[in-house]
Amino acid sequence: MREPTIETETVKPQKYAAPRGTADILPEDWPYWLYVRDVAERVCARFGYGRIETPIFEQAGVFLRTAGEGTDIVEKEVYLFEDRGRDRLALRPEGTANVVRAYIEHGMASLPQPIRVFYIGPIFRYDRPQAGRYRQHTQFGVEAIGDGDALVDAEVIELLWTFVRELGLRDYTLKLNTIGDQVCRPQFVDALRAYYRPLLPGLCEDCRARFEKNPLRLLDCKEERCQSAIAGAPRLRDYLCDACREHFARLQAYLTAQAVAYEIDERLVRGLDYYTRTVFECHPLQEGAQSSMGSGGRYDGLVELLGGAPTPGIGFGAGFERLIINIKRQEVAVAPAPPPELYIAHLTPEASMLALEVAAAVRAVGCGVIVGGAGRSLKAQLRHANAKQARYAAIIGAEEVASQTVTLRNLVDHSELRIAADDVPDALLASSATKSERIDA
RNA sequence: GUGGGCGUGGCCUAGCGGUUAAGGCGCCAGGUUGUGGCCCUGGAGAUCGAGGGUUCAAAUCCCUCCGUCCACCCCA
Repeated sequence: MREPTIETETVKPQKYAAPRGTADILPEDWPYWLYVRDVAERVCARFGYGRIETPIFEQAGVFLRTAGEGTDIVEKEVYLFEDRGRDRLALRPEGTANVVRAYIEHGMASLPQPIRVFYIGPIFRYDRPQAGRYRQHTQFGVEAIGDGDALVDAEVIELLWTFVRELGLRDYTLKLNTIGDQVCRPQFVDALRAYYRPLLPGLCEDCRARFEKNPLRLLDCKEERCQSAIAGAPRLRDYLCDACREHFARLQAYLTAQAVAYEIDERLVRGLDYYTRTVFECHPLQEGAQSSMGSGGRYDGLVELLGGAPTPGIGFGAGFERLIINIKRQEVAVAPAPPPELYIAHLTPEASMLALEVAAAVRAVGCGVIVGGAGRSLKAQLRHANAKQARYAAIIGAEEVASQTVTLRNLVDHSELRIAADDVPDALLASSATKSERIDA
């Protein structure tokens, strides 16, 4: 459809919708978002991770040169654009490369290592949307940069494990694998390709593509006709160098000691080229696509790729939308938005004036107030107050204005009293104090 | 990027070739003069996703596009 010109616009205005694969987060959704955010922040604080936020767009090279030539993300999913100054920019398609860029830019290598940070923000990928997959999604991610010991792997994985548990989710699993490093993985990939090359004609189309682009994924094919090839394929664990083997063994020992119930999945592979050694993924046991709630891995070559000194790193990303899908599915109790303390119904223009004064005074002491709509009947305003679950309604009509008072109605027990307009804030505070005392007792 | 299902007022749904597209929720207004949650009455609100075609006649059939959902792919 064509952009409406000024003439046609008056005839037939264009109807707009949120772009494909994006969503509005409405007031009723916010309790879930705040809940996930709060748990993430709380858990990160307990693990000593500080918040970092980077721009949602970067010089395109930050992502294009790091994720890997043949990856889907680089080949077809990045939102690329040129700004008015002719800079090539990319909306961030993942959350790690940009943090590493910041690590280098701000000289964090000279701080005590590792640097422990987390972020919460939007990620953009031009992909075909479906349930649990969006073109803009929100990711909570964690990065520990500057220490390559398996102890840090264990820490990051334990953080993810703790996070998911504290969200109140159950029936999920943590899969773990190692994919070797720059030394041993290329040797394995060579062996894998040598084994697969003669078998290619008998394999599915996807596998023939994987052979070129992402050979590790050959081992994860579900096609019936590819299974025999998988069964006879060389195994990565037979190719691991001693360093990788030992790293993985120590990680498992740490995780076991921390009672993280991982399971090893030799077919677990990541979509970005920069991952080394440890990779992991957390997803619910319930069947279904797009189920991964959080996943990550070690990226010991990434800092160097972005121009820094050789520096190890590890992190994960977890998708808010998918977590919330599971929170809703499992009916995890999430605190609703707090209702307003007071609703002010006002019946005359003079009453409206007094309503505004009372509202300001009550808000000043920290209570929530909704002021009713001008010209609405008292009945309509009280109906609204009830719908909003306000604890009190203040009624202001001609009588109240004349005496500078307010009729304060308790909407829970229906009691009503007339008090001076100036006393409304104190009355509300007193009532919420008695309420919390009752709860304590 | 591939294959398939679906698309009716803000939301959920009925209607599946033929007079003014029906119902529920929600919204608005009333049920006597300033009082909520239940109930009752009334009202507003839909060019039946968009465009094209078939037909005397289309929300109902066909095509294209868009959106959405499911599987694959990929991933958070």
